[in-house]
This record gives sequence, C-alpha cells and structure tokens, in this order.
Amino acid sequence: MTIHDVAAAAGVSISTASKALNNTGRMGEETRQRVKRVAGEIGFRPNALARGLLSKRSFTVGLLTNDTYGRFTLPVMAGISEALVDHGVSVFLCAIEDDPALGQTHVDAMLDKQVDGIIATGKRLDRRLPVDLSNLPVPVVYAFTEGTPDSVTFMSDDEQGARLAVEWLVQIGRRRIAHITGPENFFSVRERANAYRDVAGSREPVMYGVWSEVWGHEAVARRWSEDGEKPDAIFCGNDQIARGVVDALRERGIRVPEDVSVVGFDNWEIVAAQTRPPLTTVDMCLKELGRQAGLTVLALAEGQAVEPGLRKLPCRLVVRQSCGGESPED
Amino acid sequence: MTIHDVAAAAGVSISTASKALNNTGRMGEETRQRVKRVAGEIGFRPNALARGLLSKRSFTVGLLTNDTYGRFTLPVMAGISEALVDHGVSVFLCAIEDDPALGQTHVDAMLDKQVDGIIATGKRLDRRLPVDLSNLPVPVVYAFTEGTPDSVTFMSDDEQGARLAVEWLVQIGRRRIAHITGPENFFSVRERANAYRDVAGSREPVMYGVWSEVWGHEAVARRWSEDGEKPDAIFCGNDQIARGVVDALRERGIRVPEDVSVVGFDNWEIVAAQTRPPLTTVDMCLKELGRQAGLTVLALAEGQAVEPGLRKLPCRLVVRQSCGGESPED
DNA sequence: CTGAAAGCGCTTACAG
DNA sequence: CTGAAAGCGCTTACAG
Repeated sequence: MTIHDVAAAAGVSISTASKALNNTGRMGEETRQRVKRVAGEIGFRPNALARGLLSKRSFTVGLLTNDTYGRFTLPVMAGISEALVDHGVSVFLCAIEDDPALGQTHVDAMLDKQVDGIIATGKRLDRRLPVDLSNLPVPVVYAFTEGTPDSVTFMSDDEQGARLAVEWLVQIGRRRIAHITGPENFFSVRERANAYRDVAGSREPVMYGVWSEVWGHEAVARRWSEDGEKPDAIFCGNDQIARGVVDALRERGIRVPEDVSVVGFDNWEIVAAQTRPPLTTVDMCLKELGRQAGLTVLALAEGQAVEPGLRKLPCRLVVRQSCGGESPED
Repeated sequence: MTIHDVAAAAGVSISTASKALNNTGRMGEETRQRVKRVAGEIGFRPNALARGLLSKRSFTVGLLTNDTYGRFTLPVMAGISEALVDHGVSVFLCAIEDDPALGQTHVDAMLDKQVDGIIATGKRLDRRLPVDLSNLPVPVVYAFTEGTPDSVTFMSDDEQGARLAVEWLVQIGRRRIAHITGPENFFSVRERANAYRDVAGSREPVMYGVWSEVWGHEAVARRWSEDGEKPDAIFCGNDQIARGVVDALRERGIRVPEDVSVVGFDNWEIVAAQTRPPLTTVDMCLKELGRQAGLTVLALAEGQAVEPGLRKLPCRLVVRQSCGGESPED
C-alpha cells in the first residue's frame, strides 16, 4: 500500500496524489476529494520513514532516565506522551540505570533513528545522568534532573511545595511542627527544610535521616523519648517516612490526626493512600512537568526559540485524612 | 554527515563506502579499512530512516500497555529493552489507559513509523487490551495480557508460583495454612487458590476479597474472631494484602513469623521490603517475561517461524523474614 | 489544473 | 576489485 497505489486507483500521478493528501499544491477540489476517498478506501497510510527522510523530522523523541524504579519516570513519561501523541509524536523510553556505556548506546541508537529531540529525566533534581548530552545534533530538555546551564530545565518547586504543606498545618491550628526528612545532601531536602524553617520557625530541629519507613519509626521514637513538649504536627520529607511516622505514632497510642497531624511529600499513591489514615501530602505534578518538557522539546525541534534556564513548576497539596482540617479553599 | 562525505573523504564511490562499512561486497582489505577509519574520524553514523526504507526494518518495536500504574509494565519494559538494545532495537512505550481511541491512535502512529513488531502488555492475565491487534501487518506478541488464540502469549505460571509458596510453608513445618486473596473473578486468583488447595488441603476456606491492605486487616479480624484453632501460616494473594495481614497480626500481639508465617505474591519492593518484617513473597519474574517477549517479536520480525501458543514462565520465591525458616536449597 | 523529474540517505544487483 | 544506476516511499520545486 504505497502512494503509487493511491495514484493508480485514483487515476492521477503520484505528485498529485501526494499534494491532494497533504492539502498542498493546487488542483480541482473534485480531484482532491477523490484522491482522499480512494486513499481512505484502500487504507493508505504514509510511510513515516520515507517522509522523515525528506522532512528531517522523525516525529519521535527519546526519554532517557536513570530512575529504574519508575516512581518519577512514569508520571513524567505519561505527561510527555499525552502532550505529544496529538502531534503524532511517539516516545522511545530508554532506561540506562547508572551505566554510562548503556547511556551512550541508547543515545547513539536514538540519534541514528533521527529523534527530533531528547528529554532527560531521573530520580534526583541535583544529579546529572551519567551521559553527556551537550553538543548533540538535536535539542535536549531536562526534566527532574540536573541540566547544563544553557539548557531548558524543568523542576518541581520543592520550596513552594513545602511551604504549602507547613502553611496548611499552621492554618489548621498546629503550633509545634517538626520536620523529619531525608539525607541533607539532597537538594530537595535542603529546599524543603528551608521553607519549613521559614514558616514554622526553629522551635524544633530538623531531623535528617534516610528515605524509609524505618527512619520514620526511629525518628518518632527518638523525639518522643525526649523530655518537654511534643510536636502537634510533623511535616515529613516523603511519603515513606510519613507512613513510618504515622504507624509509629499509632503504636504509641498517639492519634493521627487528633493528637498529631502528619503531612507527606510525593503523593505516591501506593504509600499515601494505603496509610491509615491516608496521607495528606504534596504532589509535585510530575505529569504536568512531563507535558511541558514534551511541548518544549517539540518547539525546539520545530526551530522555535525557547528561553533557556530553570523553570520551577508549582506543587499542589493533596488533602486526605492525616491532618484533620478541611480542604484548602483554592 | 552522510555516506557521501565518507566516500569523498576516503576517495571512493558511495557504493564502495557502503559496502566497506557493512562488510559486504568485495574490495581490497586496505580500501575497506581506510573507509572505516575515515568514517570513524568524521563521526559518520548511518541514517536509520534511509536504511529502514530499503530494508523494511526500522529496528523499533512498540510496547502497548494499559497498566498506567506501572507495577507490571516497568519490569516487562526493562526486560524487553535489555534484550533488544544489543540488537539495535529501540522501544516505543505507549500507555493507552483503557481508552480504545487512544489505543488505536498509538497503534496507527506505530505502524506509520514501521515498527518491526508490537508487544502488548497489561495489568491482568485474563483481560485484553481495548484495541484490536489481529490482522496487523507486523508481528504481535502478548505478555502478561490475554492474546488471541493463534498468537504467542507469555504469562507467569501463577499455579506454580503459588505451589512454591505453600510448599515452602509446609516445608518449614506449618500445618494450618490459610489463604487470603483478591477477587475470585481474577484468573490469577483462581490459579493461585487451586494450587493452594492442592498443597494445603481444605481445612481452611479460601478468603476472597480485594487487593488492598484494608482487606488484609479485615480478613485477619474476621478469621481471628472465629472459634477454634487458628492458622499458623497465611498465604496472601498479593503483597498489599500480606502487608495488611502482617500489620493486623502484630496489632493483635501475634508474632510474625514466630506464631504465624506470612507469604505474599508479587515481590513489589516498595511493599514487600518495607513491611515489618519484610515479606517472603513470590516473584513473577516479569523482567524475564519481557526479555523473552522481546526476543520473540524480534524473531518473528526476522521471519523466523515461532510456534504460537501460551507459554507459562516459572515464578520464584524470594525469601525474606516473614516466614522464618531458611533459604530454599535450590 | 496536473505531471515528470529530482532528491532525501542509503543499499544492492549489475556492469566493467 | 570498484563504480554507475536503480530504487526504497515520499515531497517539492518546476514545467507545461
């Protein structure tokens, strides 16, 4: 089924057939319609390889990631795909672990296939993928991973997200808010902690640890073994920690949310929704981030000028039952 | 950078250049090496679009999935990609939710791009994707989703996996084994329940419910409120249920694994590894499943004959701490 | 208003 | 041993 078949069936030349189908050139409206009808009847679909050879556009983009777990990649991927499918663009997913050689292999394969652009994503805002993406013959956009200074980089606004969470706790009347979070060497951890201190002050020290439920348990045990007044709210660095915290509090007979409000970060459904009670948590809107990254790489591929630089996208608070209080009024 | 540039730089015709690079044709070894060296120096990489136009091979395959959550798709995808990257094949990931129109859009886009084949995957062994994949001009392989009778379909051997779990419980000395699982209308649930009954007998009724922690809690509450002897082991239909069961037992003061052994199903790290104690659970080896699906679709694309039919791939037991006992001796 | 020709980047018979 | 020519499926000046 090629354009030759269409032309033959419609009784025109292949040039005319091509122009009819692409709504270009000039010809009798009757001819154009007939060609289109015939093409539809015989189920003609243009070969994108041939088309790409001419147009220098393959209508494919590559998504490179080192987040094999998929926690961050999947929503980003969903956003990209959703934004680009309407433009006829398909997405190559390349998981490169932390292997530079594998990364290079995938990049080479994508370049051979003439991808219109590459989106790099990962599991940390402050780490680069283990592969050099500068000086590529196609545009590169970074999403949720560190980019080069002159590139377009999308990241979540963790400071704003954390502020949202802590302000919410203040708004529902909490006064002694603790912060149990991940390792201090994470950029996100520092951003979130800064926002926390800004809003909550420094009555409670920030408790740095690791990204696990176990650390949530341990932190509660540690804090509750101290003398003096206890927190009436805990802002956690992620949902896993929050789940550990909630479980630990319950096991001590402390009621959530009546005695202590808990907020998480990530809105990772499997954790947040299954916690008892389900977690109020910050959602980084990674799908939206993916959407914007997708549209941006497409714009660059079409030769549009895009201002380089860092773009922080706002987070939103997802209110469930671990805080008490009502939904925010926005 | 085209083959013209290579030919010019090496002082040969483009035919000779092509043959030199592809190790075809006949020419002086010295010429061949010179062409290759020159190509390397100027960084020539053949345009896969042009190559595909001739060879009718695009070296791309599509992965179609309706599992947006990614629980099953991600390992399958990893297996496919890992198996195919060595063959120069890249993978389009298409998440179609349960939307037939979106599915058709993605299939059309892939066919336009001349994919060498399509792999369909999903979140249930006994459901089809909402898009018709029969009579496509490219080979289709099904992995962890229901295929057509004449197709090649890979699925996990849930019966064998369940047998592995229950036999393990017997082997470590458990005698009264209960089974708390998901909805009976799932094929996997029936398969697992059959194997359970085969090995454990029918002293305990199978408890059907939903795939959630809450159901795990509820099932324990229900069973432990009954009179008579209690189970000394529970085989759970998935890890989420198992986590609920373990938490519920702990809250009742029943020790896991000392008093009751618990086994899960899925080996979903985020659940299995974070449970206290971490879950012994059945792993469906989805990555291996993906690997085989990838190699099969490639073989079909190359015109090799592949026997159609259902292929059940074995599961393996991952031993952690929720059962007690030692590692199996295999 | 329509079609013949050139060309995208490559490969592959075929001729010399 | 090497190269000119045709062709993969399409688009796009250009000529009529």
